[in-house]
Amino acid sequence: MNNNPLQNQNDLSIVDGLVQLSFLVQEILGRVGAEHGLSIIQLRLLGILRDREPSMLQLAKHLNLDKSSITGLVDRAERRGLVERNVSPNDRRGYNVSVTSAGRELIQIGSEEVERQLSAAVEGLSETERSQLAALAAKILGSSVSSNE
Amino acid sequence: MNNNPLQNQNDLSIVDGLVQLSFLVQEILGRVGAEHGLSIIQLRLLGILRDREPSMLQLAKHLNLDKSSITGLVDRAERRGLVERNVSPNDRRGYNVSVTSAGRELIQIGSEEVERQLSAAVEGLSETERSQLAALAAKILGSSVSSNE
DNA sequence: ACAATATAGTTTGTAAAACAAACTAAGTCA
DNA sequence: TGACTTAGTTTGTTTTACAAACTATATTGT
Repeated sequence: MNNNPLQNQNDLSIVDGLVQLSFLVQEILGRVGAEHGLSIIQLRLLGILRDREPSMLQLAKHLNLDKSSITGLVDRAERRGLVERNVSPNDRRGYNVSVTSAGRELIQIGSEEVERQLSAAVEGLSETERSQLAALAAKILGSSVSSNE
Repeated sequence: MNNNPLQNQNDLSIVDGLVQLSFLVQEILGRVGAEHGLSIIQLRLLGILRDREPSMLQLAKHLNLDKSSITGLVDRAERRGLVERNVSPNDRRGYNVSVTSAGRELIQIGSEEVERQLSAAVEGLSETERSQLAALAAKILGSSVSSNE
């Protein structure tokens, strides 16, 4: 992924940097998840349910998946006792999905672990650089309003 | 994924920033891949083969997958005419996997598209900020020598 | 040289993840 | 009420991933 003749390997283009960085982060997420038997998508599911009780359809939008994929995803998480389907009070067709206390515990432990491992990954940066990076990330994320609300 | 009482939503922690940024990048990679019928893992496979002809086992290490997963991955790419297995000259058990011209074309088009879309994602940053970001990414990637050589 | 061992890759069996199309049940609207 | 829409599931397929068992070839020690 380095095609730009103006840059050598040790001086990554911003595109290459972002791509490789994303793989590094995803690798950490995958590893932490795996320690608790969770895939990245299950991790994301729990992460979303931390502060929301979305319908299946809303989950599909959040995760950018087809609604038919959500059925299985929630099924498996429910089977493991991590989430629950609650019949929607207004619409008997729909469910609101919520995290159980077991699920909440798991995501708590998991995100602490992610926190540790990601902090370790950026420990080579100075405090200034870290907050610079956080600000830059926020700026990018803010402008590319992925709107998965 | 925001648990730190010292930060509000618009002022992401570095951990949250990195995680969300990684999902943004992966989403772009997934979308671009999908436009050409490629999954992220197939994209990575072609990306690796751009400047290498690794054995199946080396591919497994690069991609951090079990060797048995590589068989199917390469099978499917080979079926689509994107890569080839070449019997290793020194070891008749082994193969060196190489990208075909069709595969090379596809990865070329794909990475140009990734380039475009990622550039668009960072267009809110100034030139200075972009090179800062590239430098920070490189620094993180450099210290966490993932060693998948 | 050759038996024991190691290595490269595939096969087999299983499960998760994802999609699309068809379907069911419940809501809405004219 | 009948037509239509919406929420979610089912069905069937494909890809991805793993682990254990297996095959074929290399390597090593004696």
